[in-house]
Amino acid sequence: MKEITTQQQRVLDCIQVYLNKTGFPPTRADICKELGFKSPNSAETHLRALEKKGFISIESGTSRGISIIGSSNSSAEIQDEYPVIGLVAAGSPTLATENIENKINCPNNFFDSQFDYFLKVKGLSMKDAGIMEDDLVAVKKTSEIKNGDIVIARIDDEVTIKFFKRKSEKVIELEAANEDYKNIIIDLEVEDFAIEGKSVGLLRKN
Amino acid sequence: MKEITTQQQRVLDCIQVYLNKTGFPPTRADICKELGFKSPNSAETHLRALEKKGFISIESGTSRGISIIGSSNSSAEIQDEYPVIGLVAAGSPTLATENIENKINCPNNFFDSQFDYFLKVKGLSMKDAGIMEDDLVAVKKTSEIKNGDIVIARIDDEVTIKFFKRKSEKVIELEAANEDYKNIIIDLEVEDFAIEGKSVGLLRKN
DNA sequence: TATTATACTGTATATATATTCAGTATTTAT
DNA sequence: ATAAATACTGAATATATATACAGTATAATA
Repeated sequence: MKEITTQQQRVLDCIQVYLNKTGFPPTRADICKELGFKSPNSAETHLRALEKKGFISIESGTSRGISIIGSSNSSAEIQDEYPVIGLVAAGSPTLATENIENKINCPNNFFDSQFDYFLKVKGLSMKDAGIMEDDLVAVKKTSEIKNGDIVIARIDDEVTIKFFKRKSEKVIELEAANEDYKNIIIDLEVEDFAIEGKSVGLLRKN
Repeated sequence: MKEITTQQQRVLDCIQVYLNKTGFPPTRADICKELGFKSPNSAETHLRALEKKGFISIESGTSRGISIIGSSNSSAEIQDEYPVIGLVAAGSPTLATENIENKINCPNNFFDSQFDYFLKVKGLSMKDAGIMEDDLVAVKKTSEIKNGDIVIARIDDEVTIKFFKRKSEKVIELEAANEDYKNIIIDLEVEDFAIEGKSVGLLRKN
């Protein structure tokens, strides 16, 4: 990126401010009005200079066809809204509206893997894995689980978070990370058991 | 917000996609081309319906004067870039370029308090507080510290993260959250000590 | 010294674009 | 049963907008 002059910086800032204010880029005339130029060609030449230096791109023959290069909203990173799931009502699907405590905006590539919602942790059963009460675990809905993954599982109507360990074809152990809690052995032929997903990250506000 | 029809949703999505792709909103003709309409008035009526229902606003007499209401870039929430600080070189200021491992985009109101950078945690001295190796602690640069706060402190040239406890006017105790680590007693008259900031949140990727 | 980049004014114009009007048809409320 | 909303085509038009052309002036570069 080449160096920018003071006036060109003012024009660039003007575009950004206009975008924030209106949601769409300015015309040459808009820029003139904002910066006090008396000819649209003043804006035009600055825009061409900014384009040549790689700060913006201009779509030819297109009204307001200016886009700032390297600006956050340009393709690469997408901001999404993720629900925070608190206490899950017995019997209801996890993502049912009644279970959504609030919502959090964050980039969709925030964790190493895509995810679907945040689960607000109750209890200290995963304390030794660094998961504390009220922590928000980023949950990816999937059934691709490896031994040692931290899974969100549903046994009968209760949702729990534990380490996953397959003991045999039909037996799974859910391991707590806290000596005060005992592990849970699941016999798939007997119990009503389902994997909701697995943890791909964690968020704590304090 | 009133309910939206399938076609109106398609138009709304089309605007968002066009915005992400180009950086500016589509014209009526652009929408037609994208969704297969043969008359610009098809787009027009959908836009008017979306405006009436409060999903978008349309600047009259303005080319591409469409903005999506409640969209992330509209003032309220600001996306920022935060540096991740890894190993801090002895003697260098924490935020020196050489210490920046990489950068993370996240909303600036992501944690309950504003913050300045992420610190990548080394060691397990705060294990019982749920802070594990390689966790990213959101650090707010401040000297307003209360007892019990998790602080990022610098003793001589070493950066450490501990619980803060003031013992007296001139003595501070830095308390680890792991019985294998011993607490640090600081005599302010003797030691070269500084508070870098405090933890306001935590981020873990796994 | 000549050249290029910067920084403007001022005028003109082809065209990109919003927007209105006239229809047709289907579905949904009252 | 009638009105209102939805979902379109097709054509026409005023104007919003990009963009070229003709100048002037200053500072930086080669």
